[in-house]
Amino acid sequence: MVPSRPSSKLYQIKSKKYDEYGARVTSSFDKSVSHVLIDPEWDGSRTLKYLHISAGDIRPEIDKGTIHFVRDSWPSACIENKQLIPESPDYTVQLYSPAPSPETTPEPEVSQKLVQTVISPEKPPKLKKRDISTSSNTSLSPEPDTPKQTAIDDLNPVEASGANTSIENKAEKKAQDGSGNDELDSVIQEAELQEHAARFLSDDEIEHALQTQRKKYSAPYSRPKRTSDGRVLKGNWDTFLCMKAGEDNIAKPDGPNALVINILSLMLHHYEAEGDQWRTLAYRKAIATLKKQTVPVRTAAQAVKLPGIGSRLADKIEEINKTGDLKRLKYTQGEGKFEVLELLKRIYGVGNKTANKWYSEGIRTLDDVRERKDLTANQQTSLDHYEDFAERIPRDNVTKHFERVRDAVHEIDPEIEATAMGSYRRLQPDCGDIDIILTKRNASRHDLTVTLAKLLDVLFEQGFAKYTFGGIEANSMRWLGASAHPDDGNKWRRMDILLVPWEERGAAFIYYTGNDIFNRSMRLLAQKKGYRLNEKGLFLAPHDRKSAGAVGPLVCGEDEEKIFETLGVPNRPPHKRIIG
DNA sequence: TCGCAGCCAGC
DNA sequence: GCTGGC
DNA sequence: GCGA
Ligand SMILES: O=c1ccn([C@H]2C[C@H](O)[C@@H](COP(=O)(O)OP(=O)(O)OP(=O)(O)O)O2)c(=O)[nH]1
Ligand SMILES: [Mg+2]
Repeated sequence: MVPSRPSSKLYQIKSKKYDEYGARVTSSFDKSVSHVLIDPEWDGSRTLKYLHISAGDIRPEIDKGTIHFVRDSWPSACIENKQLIPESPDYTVQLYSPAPSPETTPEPEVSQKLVQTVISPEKPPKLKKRDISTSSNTSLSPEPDTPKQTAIDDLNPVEASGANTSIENKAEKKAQDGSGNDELDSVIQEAELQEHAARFLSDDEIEHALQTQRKKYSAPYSRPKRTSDGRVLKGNWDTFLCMKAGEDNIAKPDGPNALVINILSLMLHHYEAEGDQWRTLAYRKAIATLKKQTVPVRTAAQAVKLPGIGSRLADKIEEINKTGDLKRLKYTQGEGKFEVLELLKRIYGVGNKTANKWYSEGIRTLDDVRERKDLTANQQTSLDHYEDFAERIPRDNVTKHFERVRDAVHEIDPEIEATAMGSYRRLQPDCGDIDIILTKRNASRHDLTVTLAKLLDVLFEQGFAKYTFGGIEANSMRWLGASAHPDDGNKWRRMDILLVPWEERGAAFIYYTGNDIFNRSMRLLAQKKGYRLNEKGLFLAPHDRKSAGAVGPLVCGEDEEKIFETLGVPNRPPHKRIIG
């Protein structure tokens, strides 16, 4: 397994599973190895370095194809499909880049000669420079260039809800229950245990090597011209999603590109489950672009012109239009897996990792989950009210919840300003949850937290507030919980209350209005222009960049309009900020 | 070749 | 650091 | 996977 991180819980689970299927996970790399299972974030080149493949002795085996380099999702996919999946771009990892792309130069002796033996094209995923690990992070979504919308044309004072999106990273795999053993055995069985980890580089060594290389080979890439305070004045900002007005979304039932969208969505699901966050991101962007089209995109030539669609996706689009299908899809996940994952991920506290892990352990239904004894309190609660939480809330019912909170807080302090945010502010017809901002002129953060604590006391007392998911009541500036309103059938709904210092309300409103994709686009734009945008304000980018906390001087925090203006983004009404 | 939003919480 | 969430 |  590459990388080999025996200390990681995920690693332990995976290797145990492989073991159950008759494979042996080794801690060293030599001729006895039959398969190398590679993390989705790693590419072939990095894998070779990691394995110290310059040791010429195993080269012949690689050449002969007796050692297979595959994605770590391959074993579970084989089991799912109840067959050995042959070399396929979905699972085979290219060790060297094909001619056109030199890749990071391999060691002297391992060079491009082996390239041609590789079958086809899944280009290796990129790795981020600092992060290496076997697993990765959180959730993401698409970004700039491809908007789309959902239209809601009506204007009402307050309301609406929308959709949200989230993406994740990798996943684990393996098999679930019995079936499929023999097949897998037959391939994997020969892998042998070797004893100790001789050949692995430490992360630091790898990183060092990569850096050295980058220095040597990376192109000079011209940094954008900056003013003395670091801002960037020139660039093509029009390609950012947040720049485009939200027109009405045409991709409703089945737009002109429905088939392509559906099939690319399957690819997206595949990569999402596999944990390839950046490909997932790219697919999302491309799909969002396609959804906006009013006419069919038939040829690759047409497609490449669209933002977020490059040559590879363009070819796929053409193939789909010609054949009605995509070869690449043949060996992707088994039927029904995604539905199960979606089911599980609706449980609060269950993300891609956990869902995949459970799936691999045979979990298929909520009842299966209920039998588990390792659920966190949040998971248990959201499971207990699964149906309620899964349902979107009609906006009028959101109004009920909101007014209840607003009125209660006004009993405590009439000067508090309460606003319903999120999809409600975007005027969507239904909402996933109730998002509320509480702010007050001249109030300190402490004042606000005190008020929130009192508010929650009252709401729990009344039986309106039901549960706290997070946001410690103590002095947190946020509360994530559940509420139930009689006019909403007493269904349990998720509620998110944000306390906002008066001076930060402009940035907070932008953040909390969303949608998430709009935010990411706008934050990316800010970054490209030399700023950093977060929920507290627009700042000049910190000189030392990176580091979460560090920010430069505040440019603006309290004025939503000024932030838009500074960034050169049209300040659209909330319902025009629905992207993707 | 490199980044892809930027934070926060719990473990 | 990993995972999950907004 | 895309774009700079
Ligand atoms: O990853 C995220 C998630 C959310 N947000 C912001 C935008 C979003 O509009 C707001 C509220 O989050 P929520 O998850 O409630 O999304 P929503 O837009 O309100 O949609 P939904 O109807 O699903 O609640 O927080 C982000 O910036 N990034
Ligand atoms: Mg919401």
